[in-house]
Amino acid sequence: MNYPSPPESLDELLSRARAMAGLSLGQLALGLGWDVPPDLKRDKGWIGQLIEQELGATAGSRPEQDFLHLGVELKTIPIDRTGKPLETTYVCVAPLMDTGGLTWQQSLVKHKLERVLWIPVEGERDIPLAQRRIGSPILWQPDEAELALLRQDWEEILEFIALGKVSSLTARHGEVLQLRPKAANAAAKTECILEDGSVGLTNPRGFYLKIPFTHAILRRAFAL
DNA sequence: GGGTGATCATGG
DNA sequence: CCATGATCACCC
Repeated sequence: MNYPSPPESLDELLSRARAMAGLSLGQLALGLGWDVPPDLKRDKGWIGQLIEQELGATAGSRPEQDFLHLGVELKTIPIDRTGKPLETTYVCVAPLMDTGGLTWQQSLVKHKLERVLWIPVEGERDIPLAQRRIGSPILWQPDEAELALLRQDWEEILEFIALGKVSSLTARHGEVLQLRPKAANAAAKTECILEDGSVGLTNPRGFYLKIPFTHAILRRAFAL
């Protein structure tokens, strides 16, 4: 019942993921010997870490795919009763300095999203955490149209950053990909390019996938 | 501080 | 009502 070691193949990873479908978070936590927190207010990453553990992802905070040897990134995604995502999906941090030679092809966004194993989890707050159920996994690779949308947004956002306009970027920019603060708090600062080309300080930012985009991925997978 | 896992909570 | 901007915990 316990899977501490990394899966050796994509098939093994998918088998483990399928075996979780239908289970509650409480059942999964029990099997792993984890305590269930009262809510997620102080444990926002708990579900993601629980599922990482169950699937044998290498615990770590490296800017890499979760299953590097399989070329797979793992994402849990909270959904409502209709299957719609309740939150945007964090992808990775955004470069705010030395953006000169960066291309979409070599970007961290493209690398992370090349192949994603989505694990939907019931996320409505009126369902006690332990009772929330895990859904069927979806192994997704962006199709040509999705890649084009991602690339267009990424390039537009990087252009703003390179021109020193990061402070004028809001989460409203981008069709499918948005840039938002990603830090411990608003006091966190990192270097960025200013409009005159000099170096300034701003809140660290991350790339996030907008809800309609991830919703479409789930709908396609379940043919809803 | 920079990265991972994300959700919280309130203003528009 | 819900997406944006802010925040939480942990690792190194």
